[in-house]
Amino acid sequence: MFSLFFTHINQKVELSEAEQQEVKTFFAPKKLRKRQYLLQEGEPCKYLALVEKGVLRSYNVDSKGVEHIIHFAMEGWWMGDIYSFLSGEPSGYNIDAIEDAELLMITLEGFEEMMVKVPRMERYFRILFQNNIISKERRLISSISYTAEEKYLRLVESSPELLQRIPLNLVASYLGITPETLSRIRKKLAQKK
Amino acid sequence: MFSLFFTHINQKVELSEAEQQEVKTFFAPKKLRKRQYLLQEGEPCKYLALVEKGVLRSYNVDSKGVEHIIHFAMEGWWMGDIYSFLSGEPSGYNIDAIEDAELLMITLEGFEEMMVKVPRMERYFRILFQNNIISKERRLISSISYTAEEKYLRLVESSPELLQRIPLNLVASYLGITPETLSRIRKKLAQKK
DNA sequence: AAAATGAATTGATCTGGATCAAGGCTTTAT
DNA sequence: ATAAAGCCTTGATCCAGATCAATTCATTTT
Repeated sequence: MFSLFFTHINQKVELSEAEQQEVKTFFAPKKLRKRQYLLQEGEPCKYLALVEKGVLRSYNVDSKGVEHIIHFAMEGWWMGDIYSFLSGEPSGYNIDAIEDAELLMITLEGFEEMMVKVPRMERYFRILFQNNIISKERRLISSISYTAEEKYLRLVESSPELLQRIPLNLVASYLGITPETLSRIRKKLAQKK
Repeated sequence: MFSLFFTHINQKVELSEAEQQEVKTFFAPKKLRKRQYLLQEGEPCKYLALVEKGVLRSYNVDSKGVEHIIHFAMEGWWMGDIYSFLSGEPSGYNIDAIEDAELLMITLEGFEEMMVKVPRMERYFRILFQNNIISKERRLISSISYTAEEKYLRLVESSPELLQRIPLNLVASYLGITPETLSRIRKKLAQKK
């Protein structure tokens, strides 16, 4: 169960066997069926989850009822609403499974205790958060500076794995464009080649 | 010089007098005149800077020559291109002063040494990065889900300080809209009242 | 196996915000 | 003090991408 978990963590920090045993105690496994919610808007986000298997998405729903995907998470990625998780405030997001999924989850109490008991995990999360900032910044620039076609091409470039596994209407939502526009862009690019 | 600095840090973690002395040794002060660059596109970002006084902005320039503001930093805020800072790769950003500014700067070597020597600073940055993720996520949602008017209203709500100090053409760039559109939005809102 | 639901495509039309252009007002530089 | 540059506003026009609508082809569900 924890094999992918530690593979992932050891890419950023090295944990001793004892530390790994300690860390394990903070996490609980959970399975999610496709379409099942992990979090619904209005609830506080009680867990951060690492995806061991499957794909999740988080999204919000705007005043017109349109869904906007904030984030995907596949194997080795974390999922959760950090703001709600840390503050305890109700989340504005929904999180659900796009494919059947297996997760390892930690609560805020567990998270904070782990930071103190295993300082290497504090380092792990500092580094994880650094990388998260970098990728959010990229996406923001994409969203502000580029045309729909450029946004799509940047995604193809940066995350080809996603395009293999995720339906195009969800990719469109993630890019902040409509499925129709994405379809037309792909058609145009296919013809060009 | 370090008064604002420690006020800011002590809001997130508490440092002993000895730790404060230690931390000070990693930072160098720097003054910037209005319009002066801290970083130009193509250079690696050698420093993270905490703003003691004044206002900075970071921005990129798209293929049509249009500037897009990524981030503002006023007193107590950090500025830098984290990606370039950590990786050593050339930055795609420019950073300059909107007002005369005073900074405290740290290099990557200093940063990493400080993380080891003063573990409370590792905690400080983990928390800082957490908060940064939250605000970037908000901005991303704004950018993807909202109309120009809604984006402006959310900024008025969340960062009124910025609107007091920053010219409207730069605010427009930060919001990802044109100065003309912002001007029309403000006119409309003023009439409504 | 039939029916229902969901994903993707294509066409026709519409619109929010961009672009282009010009004028006034306020800093900054000489 | 005068010129130049930057900032903000207002008007006229344009366009990338949204919206609306219909069809086809999976994939579930019953």
